[in-house]
Amino acid sequence: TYLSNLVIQMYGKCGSVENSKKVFDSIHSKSIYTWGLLLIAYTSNGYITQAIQVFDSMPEHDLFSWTAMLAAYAKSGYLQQAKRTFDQMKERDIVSWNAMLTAYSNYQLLKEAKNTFDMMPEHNIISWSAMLIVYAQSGYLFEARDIFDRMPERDLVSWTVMLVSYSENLKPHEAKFIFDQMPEQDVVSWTAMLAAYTHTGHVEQARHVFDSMRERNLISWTTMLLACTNAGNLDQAQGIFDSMPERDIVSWNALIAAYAERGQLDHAKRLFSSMARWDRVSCTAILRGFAISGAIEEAKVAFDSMQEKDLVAWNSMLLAYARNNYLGEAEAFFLVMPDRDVVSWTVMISAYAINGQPASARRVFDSMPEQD
RNA sequence: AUCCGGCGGAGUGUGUCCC
Repeated sequence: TYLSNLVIQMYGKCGSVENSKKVFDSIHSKSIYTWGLLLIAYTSNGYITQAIQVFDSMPEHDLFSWTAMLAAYAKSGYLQQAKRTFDQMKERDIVSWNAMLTAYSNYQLLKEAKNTFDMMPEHNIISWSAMLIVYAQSGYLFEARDIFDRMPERDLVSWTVMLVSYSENLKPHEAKFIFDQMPEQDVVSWTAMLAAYTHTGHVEQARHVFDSMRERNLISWTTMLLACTNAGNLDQAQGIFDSMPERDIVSWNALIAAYAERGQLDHAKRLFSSMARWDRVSCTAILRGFAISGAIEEAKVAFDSMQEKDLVAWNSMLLAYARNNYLGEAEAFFLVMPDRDVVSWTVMISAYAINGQPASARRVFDSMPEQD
Protein backbone atom coordinates (compact mmCIF):
# COMPACT_ATOMS: atom_id res chain seq x y z
CA THR A 1 0.00 0.00 0.00
CA TYR A 2 2.90 2.28 0.72
CA LEU A 3 4.23 1.65 -2.73
CA SER A 4 0.81 1.80 -4.33
CA ASN A 5 0.25 5.24 -2.89
CA LEU A 6 3.50 6.41 -4.37
CA VAL A 7 2.58 4.96 -7.72
CA ILE A 8 -0.83 6.67 -7.73
CA GLN A 9 0.89 9.94 -7.03
CA MET A 10 3.54 9.36 -9.65
CA TYR A 11 1.01 8.60 -12.37
CA GLY A 12 -1.00 11.62 -11.31
CA LYS A 13 2.00 13.85 -11.72
CA CYS A 14 2.66 12.44 -15.17
CA GLY A 15 -0.93 13.01 -16.19
CA SER A 16 -1.69 9.29 -16.47
CA VAL A 17 -4.83 9.41 -14.42
CA GLU A 18 -6.09 6.14 -15.88
CA ASN A 19 -3.11 4.40 -14.37
CA SER A 20 -3.63 6.14 -11.06
CA LYS A 21 -7.16 4.82 -11.06
CA LYS A 22 -6.02 1.30 -11.90
CA VAL A 23 -3.59 1.20 -9.02
CA PHE A 24 -6.21 2.74 -6.76
CA ASP A 25 -8.71 0.04 -7.68
CA SER A 26 -6.19 -2.67 -6.92
CA ILE A 27 -5.79 -1.53 -3.32
CA HIS A 28 -7.97 -3.34 -0.82
CA SER A 29 -7.87 -1.19 2.24
CA LYS A 30 -7.96 2.38 1.11
CA SER A 31 -6.99 5.00 3.59
CA ILE A 32 -8.20 8.57 3.46
CA TYR A 33 -4.70 9.36 2.30
CA THR A 34 -5.04 7.01 -0.66
CA TRP A 35 -8.38 8.56 -1.60
CA GLY A 36 -6.77 11.95 -1.40
CA LEU A 37 -4.03 10.96 -3.79
CA LEU A 38 -6.53 9.87 -6.39
CA LEU A 39 -8.47 13.07 -5.90
CA ILE A 40 -5.34 15.12 -6.54
CA ALA A 41 -4.48 13.03 -9.56
CA TYR A 42 -7.80 14.13 -11.05
CA THR A 43 -7.88 17.73 -9.90
CA SER A 44 -4.33 18.53 -10.94
CA ASN A 45 -5.05 17.22 -14.43
CA GLY A 46 -8.30 19.11 -14.84
CA TYR A 47 -10.67 16.13 -14.55
CA ILE A 48 -13.30 17.93 -12.55
CA THR A 49 -16.10 15.42 -13.13
CA GLN A 50 -14.03 12.50 -11.94
CA ALA A 51 -12.74 14.57 -9.05
CA ILE A 52 -16.29 15.24 -7.91
CA GLN A 53 -17.08 11.55 -8.17
CA VAL A 54 -14.09 10.63 -6.06
CA PHE A 55 -14.88 13.32 -3.55
CA ASP A 56 -18.46 12.13 -3.22
CA SER A 57 -17.38 8.50 -2.90
CA MET A 58 -14.82 9.08 -0.19
CA PRO A 59 -15.77 7.55 3.14
CA GLU A 60 -14.73 10.70 4.92
CA HIS A 61 -13.23 14.05 4.12
CA ASP A 62 -10.30 15.77 5.70
CA LEU A 63 -8.95 19.27 5.29
CA PHE A 64 -6.81 18.16 2.39
CA SER A 65 -9.61 16.77 0.33
CA TRP A 66 -11.95 19.66 1.09
CA THR A 67 -9.34 22.18 0.05
CA ALA A 68 -8.36 20.24 -3.05
CA MET A 69 -12.00 20.08 -4.12
CA LEU A 70 -12.51 23.76 -3.44
CA ALA A 71 -9.50 24.67 -5.57
CA ALA A 72 -10.56 22.28 -8.31
CA TYR A 73 -13.99 23.89 -8.57
CA ALA A 74 -12.46 27.32 -8.77
CA LYS A 75 -9.97 26.33 -11.44
CA SER A 76 -12.69 24.76 -13.55
CA GLY A 77 -14.78 27.90 -13.51
CA TYR A 78 -17.24 26.88 -10.81
CA LEU A 79 -16.70 29.69 -8.38
CA GLN A 80 -20.08 29.27 -6.72
CA GLN A 81 -19.39 25.61 -6.06
CA ALA A 82 -16.00 26.53 -4.67
CA LYS A 83 -17.61 28.99 -2.31
CA ARG A 84 -20.24 26.47 -1.30
CA THR A 85 -17.54 23.92 -0.59
CA PHE A 86 -15.69 26.46 1.49
CA ASP A 87 -18.83 27.28 3.45
CA GLN A 88 -19.51 23.61 4.11
CA MET A 89 -16.14 23.00 5.66
CA LYS A 90 -16.29 22.26 9.36
CA GLU A 91 -12.78 23.45 9.95
CA ARG A 92 -10.45 25.60 7.94
CA ASP A 93 -6.79 26.27 8.05
CA ILE A 94 -4.70 28.87 6.33
CA VAL A 95 -4.35 26.75 3.22
CA SER A 96 -8.10 26.48 2.70
CA TRP A 97 -8.52 30.19 3.38
CA ASN A 98 -5.81 30.88 0.84
CA ALA A 99 -7.48 28.61 -1.68
CA MET A 100 -10.68 30.63 -1.38
CA LEU A 101 -8.78 33.88 -1.49
CA THR A 102 -6.78 32.95 -4.58
CA ALA A 103 -9.97 31.81 -6.27
CA TYR A 104 -11.38 35.32 -5.88
CA SER A 105 -8.06 36.75 -6.89
CA ASN A 106 -8.03 34.70 -10.08
CA TYR A 107 -11.53 35.84 -10.92
CA GLN A 108 -10.41 39.39 -10.24
CA LEU A 109 -13.06 39.88 -7.61
CA LEU A 110 -11.28 42.50 -5.58
CA LYS A 111 -14.01 43.06 -3.05
CA GLU A 112 -14.55 39.40 -2.28
CA ALA A 113 -10.81 38.83 -2.11
CA LYS A 114 -10.39 41.68 0.32
CA ASN A 115 -13.27 40.48 2.48
CA THR A 116 -11.76 37.02 2.60
CA PHE A 117 -8.37 38.43 3.42
CA ASP A 118 -9.82 40.50 6.24
CA MET A 119 -11.76 37.58 7.65
CA MET A 120 -8.86 35.17 7.71
CA PRO A 121 -7.52 34.37 11.14
CA GLU A 122 -3.97 34.64 9.91
CA HIS A 123 -2.03 35.51 6.78
CA ASN A 124 1.05 34.14 5.20
CA ILE A 125 3.15 35.00 2.20
CA ILE A 126 0.67 33.34 -0.13
CA SER A 127 -2.26 35.37 1.18
CA TRP A 128 -0.31 38.58 0.73
CA SER A 129 0.72 37.61 -2.79
CA ALA A 130 -2.84 36.85 -3.77
CA MET A 131 -3.92 40.30 -2.60
CA LEU A 132 -1.04 41.92 -4.40
CA ILE A 133 -2.08 40.21 -7.62
CA VAL A 134 -5.74 41.12 -7.41
CA TYR A 135 -4.95 44.78 -6.75
CA ALA A 136 -2.44 44.95 -9.57
CA GLN A 137 -4.74 43.23 -12.02
CA SER A 138 -7.53 45.60 -11.13
CA GLY A 139 -5.23 48.45 -12.04
CA TYR A 140 -4.48 49.54 -8.48
CA LEU A 141 -0.75 49.52 -8.88
CA PHE A 142 -0.03 51.83 -5.98
CA GLU A 143 -2.10 49.73 -3.63
CA ALA A 144 -0.33 46.64 -4.93
CA ARG A 145 3.01 48.24 -4.25
CA ASP A 146 1.84 49.22 -0.81
CA ILE A 147 0.96 45.61 -0.07
CA PHE A 148 4.34 44.54 -1.31
CA ASP A 149 6.04 47.02 0.99
CA ARG A 150 3.92 45.98 3.95
CA MET A 151 4.36 42.24 3.53
CA PRO A 152 6.05 40.80 6.60
CA GLU A 153 8.25 38.63 4.42
CA ARG A 154 9.02 38.28 0.74
CA ASP A 155 10.30 35.38 -1.23
CA LEU A 156 11.21 34.82 -4.84
CA VAL A 157 7.57 34.43 -5.83
CA SER A 158 6.43 37.65 -4.15
CA TRP A 159 9.21 39.58 -5.84
CA THR A 160 8.25 38.08 -9.17
CA VAL A 161 4.60 38.89 -8.59
CA MET A 162 5.53 42.52 -8.03
CA LEU A 163 7.65 42.50 -11.17
CA VAL A 164 4.81 41.01 -13.21
CA SER A 165 2.41 43.57 -11.77
CA TYR A 166 4.51 46.35 -13.23
CA SER A 167 4.91 44.41 -16.43
CA GLU A 168 1.18 43.90 -16.86
CA ASN A 169 0.60 47.56 -16.29
CA LEU A 170 3.18 48.29 -18.98
CA LYS A 171 5.83 49.70 -16.71
CA PRO A 172 9.01 47.91 -17.80
CA HIS A 173 11.35 50.31 -16.06
CA GLU A 174 9.69 49.78 -12.71
CA ALA A 175 9.77 46.06 -13.43
CA LYS A 176 13.48 46.26 -14.13
CA PHE A 177 13.99 48.17 -10.90
CA ILE A 178 12.31 45.35 -8.99
CA PHE A 179 14.28 42.78 -10.94
CA ASP A 180 17.55 44.42 -9.97
CA GLN A 181 16.53 44.61 -6.34
CA MET A 182 15.49 40.99 -6.05
CA PRO A 183 17.72 39.01 -3.73
CA GLU A 184 17.79 36.18 -6.24
CA GLN A 185 16.39 35.41 -9.67
CA ASP A 186 15.34 32.22 -11.33
CA VAL A 187 14.21 31.31 -14.82
CA VAL A 188 10.66 32.48 -14.05
CA SER A 189 11.68 35.97 -12.95
CA TRP A 190 14.11 36.27 -15.84
CA THR A 191 11.36 35.32 -18.25
CA ALA A 192 8.97 37.73 -16.57
CA MET A 193 11.51 40.49 -17.15
CA LEU A 194 11.80 39.40 -20.75
CA ALA A 195 8.02 39.56 -21.06
CA ALA A 196 7.94 43.05 -19.57
CA TYR A 197 10.09 44.27 -22.46
CA THR A 198 8.21 42.16 -24.97
CA HIS A 199 4.82 43.61 -24.05
CA THR A 200 6.09 47.13 -24.42
CA GLY A 201 7.92 46.66 -27.68
CA HIS A 202 11.45 46.98 -26.30
CA VAL A 203 12.97 44.36 -28.56
CA GLU A 204 16.57 45.37 -27.97
CA GLN A 205 16.23 45.10 -24.22
CA ALA A 206 14.31 41.86 -24.59
CA ARG A 207 17.08 40.45 -26.69
CA HIS A 208 19.63 41.58 -24.14
CA VAL A 209 17.75 39.90 -21.32
CA PHE A 210 17.33 36.76 -23.35
CA ASP A 211 21.02 36.62 -24.19
CA SER A 212 21.96 37.17 -20.56
CA MET A 213 19.85 34.31 -19.26
CA ARG A 214 21.90 31.44 -17.98
CA GLU A 215 18.94 29.12 -18.15
CA ARG A 216 16.13 29.15 -20.70
CA ASN A 217 13.08 27.01 -21.04
CA LEU A 218 10.22 26.71 -23.52
CA ILE A 219 8.47 29.73 -22.08
CA SER A 220 11.56 31.94 -22.31
CA TRP A 221 12.08 30.96 -25.92
CA THR A 222 8.45 31.57 -26.81
CA THR A 223 8.51 34.95 -25.10
CA MET A 224 11.58 35.91 -27.13
CA LEU A 225 9.80 34.74 -30.24
CA LEU A 226 6.93 37.05 -29.37
CA ALA A 227 9.31 39.95 -28.83
CA CYS A 228 10.31 39.51 -32.48
CA THR A 229 6.79 39.08 -33.84
CA ASN A 230 5.51 42.07 -31.88
CA ALA A 231 8.19 44.16 -33.52
CA GLY A 232 7.24 42.81 -36.92
CA ASN A 233 10.46 40.84 -37.31
CA LEU A 234 8.92 37.65 -38.55
CA ASP A 235 12.13 36.41 -40.06
CA GLN A 236 13.87 36.74 -36.74
CA ALA A 237 10.92 35.08 -35.07
CA GLN A 238 11.17 32.21 -37.48
CA GLY A 239 14.88 32.04 -36.70
CA ILE A 240 14.14 31.82 -32.99
CA PHE A 241 11.55 29.18 -33.66
CA ASP A 242 14.00 27.15 -35.72
CA SER A 243 16.68 27.31 -33.06
CA MET A 244 14.43 26.34 -30.19
CA PRO A 245 15.70 23.22 -28.45
CA GLU A 246 12.13 22.05 -28.10
CA ARG A 247 8.71 23.36 -29.09
CA ASP A 248 5.24 22.86 -27.80
CA ILE A 249 1.82 23.79 -29.11
CA VAL A 250 2.06 27.27 -27.61
CA SER A 251 5.23 28.13 -29.49
CA TRP A 252 3.75 26.82 -32.73
CA ASN A 253 0.58 28.81 -32.16
CA ALA A 254 2.51 31.98 -31.43
CA LEU A 255 4.29 31.90 -34.75
CA ILE A 256 1.20 30.88 -36.71
CA ALA A 257 -0.74 33.74 -35.20
CA ALA A 258 2.00 36.17 -36.17
CA TYR A 259 1.96 35.05 -39.79
CA ALA A 260 -1.82 34.95 -39.86
CA GLU A 261 -2.12 38.44 -38.46
CA ARG A 262 0.03 39.79 -41.27
CA GLY A 263 -1.83 37.90 -43.95
CA GLN A 264 1.18 35.66 -44.66
CA LEU A 265 -1.15 32.77 -45.18
CA ASP A 266 1.32 30.54 -46.97
CA HIS A 267 3.63 30.56 -43.98
CA ALA A 268 0.78 30.15 -41.56
CA LYS A 269 -0.62 27.21 -43.49
CA ARG A 270 2.79 25.61 -43.86
CA LEU A 271 3.28 25.67 -40.10
CA PHE A 272 -0.27 24.68 -39.37
CA SER A 273 -0.06 21.58 -41.50
CA SER A 274 3.27 20.57 -39.97
CA MET A 275 1.87 20.50 -36.48
CA ALA A 276 1.38 17.25 -34.65
CA ARG A 277 -1.96 18.34 -33.28
CA TRP A 278 -4.12 21.43 -33.17
CA ASP A 279 -6.05 23.04 -30.41
CA ARG A 280 -8.62 25.79 -30.59
CA VAL A 281 -5.95 28.45 -30.39
CA SER A 282 -4.24 27.07 -33.51
CA CYS A 283 -7.55 26.90 -35.32
CA THR A 284 -8.64 30.36 -34.27
CA ALA A 285 -5.28 31.78 -35.35
CA ILE A 286 -5.49 30.24 -38.80
CA LEU A 287 -9.14 31.26 -39.02
CA ARG A 288 -8.05 34.81 -38.44
CA GLY A 289 -5.46 34.49 -41.18
CA PHE A 290 -8.12 33.35 -43.62
CA ALA A 291 -10.46 36.10 -42.51
CA ILE A 292 -7.82 38.78 -43.00
CA SER A 293 -7.13 37.46 -46.49
CA GLY A 294 -10.82 37.46 -47.33
CA ALA A 295 -10.96 33.67 -47.57
CA ILE A 296 -14.23 33.49 -45.74
CA GLU A 297 -15.11 29.94 -46.73
CA GLU A 298 -11.80 28.58 -45.57
CA ALA A 299 -12.25 30.50 -42.35
CA LYS A 300 -15.55 28.73 -41.86
CA VAL A 301 -13.89 25.37 -42.51
CA ALA A 302 -11.32 26.14 -39.83
CA PHE A 303 -14.11 27.14 -37.49
CA ASP A 304 -16.10 23.99 -38.15
CA SER A 305 -13.05 21.82 -37.66
CA MET A 306 -12.70 22.93 -34.06
CA GLN A 307 -13.55 20.31 -31.51
CA GLU A 308 -14.49 22.61 -28.70
CA LYS A 309 -15.32 26.15 -29.66
CA ASP A 310 -15.06 28.84 -27.09
CA LEU A 311 -16.32 32.39 -27.20
CA VAL A 312 -13.08 33.65 -28.70
CA ALA A 313 -13.51 31.26 -31.62
CA TRP A 314 -17.13 32.28 -32.12
CA ASN A 315 -16.23 35.95 -31.98
CA SER A 316 -13.41 35.45 -34.47
CA MET A 317 -15.76 33.82 -36.93
CA LEU A 318 -18.30 36.57 -36.40
CA LEU A 319 -15.61 39.12 -37.06
CA ALA A 320 -14.57 37.20 -40.17
CA TYR A 321 -18.06 37.67 -41.60
CA ALA A 322 -18.35 41.25 -40.43
CA ARG A 323 -15.02 42.44 -41.78
CA ASN A 324 -15.66 40.87 -45.14
CA ASN A 325 -19.05 42.52 -45.46
CA TYR A 326 -21.08 39.38 -45.07
CA LEU A 327 -23.54 41.23 -42.90
CA GLY A 328 -26.42 38.84 -43.37
CA GLU A 329 -24.25 35.86 -42.49
CA ALA A 330 -22.81 37.80 -39.59
CA GLU A 331 -26.20 38.49 -38.06
CA ALA A 332 -27.43 34.95 -38.68
CA PHE A 333 -24.26 33.68 -37.04
CA PHE A 334 -24.64 36.15 -34.21
CA LEU A 335 -28.11 34.86 -33.51
CA VAL A 336 -27.03 31.24 -33.22
CA MET A 337 -24.08 31.93 -30.97
CA PRO A 338 -24.40 29.97 -27.74
CA ASP A 339 -22.98 32.90 -25.80
CA ARG A 340 -22.29 36.55 -26.44
CA ASP A 341 -20.03 38.92 -24.63
CA VAL A 342 -19.19 42.57 -25.02
CA VAL A 343 -16.83 41.70 -27.89
CA SER A 344 -19.57 39.94 -29.85
CA TRP A 345 -21.93 42.86 -29.42
CA THR A 346 -19.27 45.39 -30.36
CA VAL A 347 -18.38 43.48 -33.50
CA MET A 348 -21.99 43.16 -34.57
CA ILE A 349 -22.92 46.75 -33.87
CA SER A 350 -19.87 48.24 -35.48
CA ALA A 351 -20.32 46.01 -38.51
CA TYR A 352 -23.59 47.77 -39.22
CA ALA A 353 -22.28 51.16 -38.24
CA ILE A 354 -19.29 50.91 -40.56
CA ASN A 355 -21.50 49.78 -43.40
CA GLY A 356 -23.72 52.81 -43.10
CA GLN A 357 -26.64 51.03 -41.52
CA PRO A 358 -27.16 53.00 -38.34
CA ALA A 359 -30.72 51.79 -37.95
CA SER A 360 -29.60 48.16 -37.82
CA ALA A 361 -26.76 49.07 -35.50
CA ARG A 362 -29.22 50.77 -33.23
CA ARG A 363 -31.58 47.82 -33.38
CA VAL A 364 -28.83 45.43 -32.26
CA PHE A 365 -27.67 47.88 -29.64
CA ASP A 366 -31.13 48.17 -28.19
CA SER A 367 -31.48 44.41 -28.00
CA MET A 368 -28.46 44.13 -25.73
CA PRO A 369 -29.43 42.81 -22.33
CA GLU A 370 -27.07 45.12 -20.49
CA GLN A 371 -25.47 48.07 -22.11
CA ASP A 372 -21.95 48.20 -20.79
C1' A B 1 17.54 11.90 4.60
C1' U B 2 16.22 19.15 3.47
C1' C B 3 11.72 18.03 0.12
C1' C B 4 8.16 14.24 -0.69
C1' G B 5 -1.43 14.27 -0.45
C1' G B 6 -4.40 20.54 -0.43
C1' C B 7 -3.23 27.24 -1.63
C1' G B 8 0.58 31.98 -4.68
C1' G B 9 4.83 33.79 -9.79
C1' A B 10 6.65 33.79 -16.44
C1' G B 11 4.82 32.29 -22.90
C1' U B 12 0.04 31.48 -27.77
C1' G B 13 -5.88 32.98 -30.58
C1' U B 14 -11.34 37.58 -30.72
C1' G B 15 -13.63 43.74 -30.66
C1' U B 16 -12.70 48.74 -28.80
C1' C B 17 -10.26 56.88 -31.09
C1' C B 18 -6.47 57.33 -34.75
C1' C B 19 -3.44 54.67 -37.84
